[in-house]
Amino acid sequence: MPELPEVQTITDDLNKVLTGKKFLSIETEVPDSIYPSMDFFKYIKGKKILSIKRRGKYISIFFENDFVLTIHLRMSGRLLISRDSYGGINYVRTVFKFDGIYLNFADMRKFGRIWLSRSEDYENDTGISGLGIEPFDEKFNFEYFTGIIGQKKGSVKKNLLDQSLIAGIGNIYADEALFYSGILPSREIKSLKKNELLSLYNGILKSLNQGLRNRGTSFSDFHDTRGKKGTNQETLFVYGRAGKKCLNCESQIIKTKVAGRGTAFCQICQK
DNA sequence: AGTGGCTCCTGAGCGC
DNA sequence: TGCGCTCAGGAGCCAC
Repeated sequence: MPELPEVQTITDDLNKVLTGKKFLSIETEVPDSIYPSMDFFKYIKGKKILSIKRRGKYISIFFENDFVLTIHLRMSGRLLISRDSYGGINYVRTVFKFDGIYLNFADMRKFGRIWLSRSEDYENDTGISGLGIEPFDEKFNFEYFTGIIGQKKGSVKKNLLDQSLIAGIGNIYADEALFYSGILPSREIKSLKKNELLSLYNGILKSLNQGLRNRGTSFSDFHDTRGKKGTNQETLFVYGRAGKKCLNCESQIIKTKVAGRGTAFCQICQK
């Protein structure tokens, strides 16, 4: 599932191929996934793309006339570039046609969402305005981290997944960050000592950085804009490794549910 | 205000 | 071989 490293990888790719392109048309088989409506896209017809940015797990495409096209891939969304329509891609739900290039939104589960807004509205329209800090924002130091998370209720995992606290962490990187920091996902956040909070802070950045370096984690769903898989799945310690041996201590990786999400951890390495 | 649970959706994997 | 069940899950929504 696309989280910060996957969405950043896609955003970087899109910047290279789409910047300066003119929007021509849109086609979709899931009009309900498009806000406010397909009709709204007449406002960007013939308009050029200035830039593309990621915020949390959202991708926003900025047009020259102050319109913003925002896409959230949710669970199974992919954005694939092709030179001709459809290009043999499975589960294409929406196609954006630009001059000389197609942007295909493939999405098996149809959870993905697309918004077109005026620039003054797009953060509220999409939910971006409710996002917490970016993990790679320079303000996100250890003090900031303890300030937003230290007094929260509930499990550590639940709070890591809360997009209104820190934006961009999903199930994979939460589980990996918790392994790196040696903390059980179900631990009450208030029970964490200062040194554990520091380990967690470092674990978050370490897992996300590793994902970025490897161009994302690909199990079945994630591919970059050329359809190529990331390689981060080869570096994971717990996510997707239930029943296998811990790479650190060789005990069996446990799978449970925490905060309603499938959660993998090592009962020896994580306390 | 905060929280837990449900919902959207489809395919993979499994047991029988 | 094939059917039916369960699971996967980001985020919005609702009831409490």
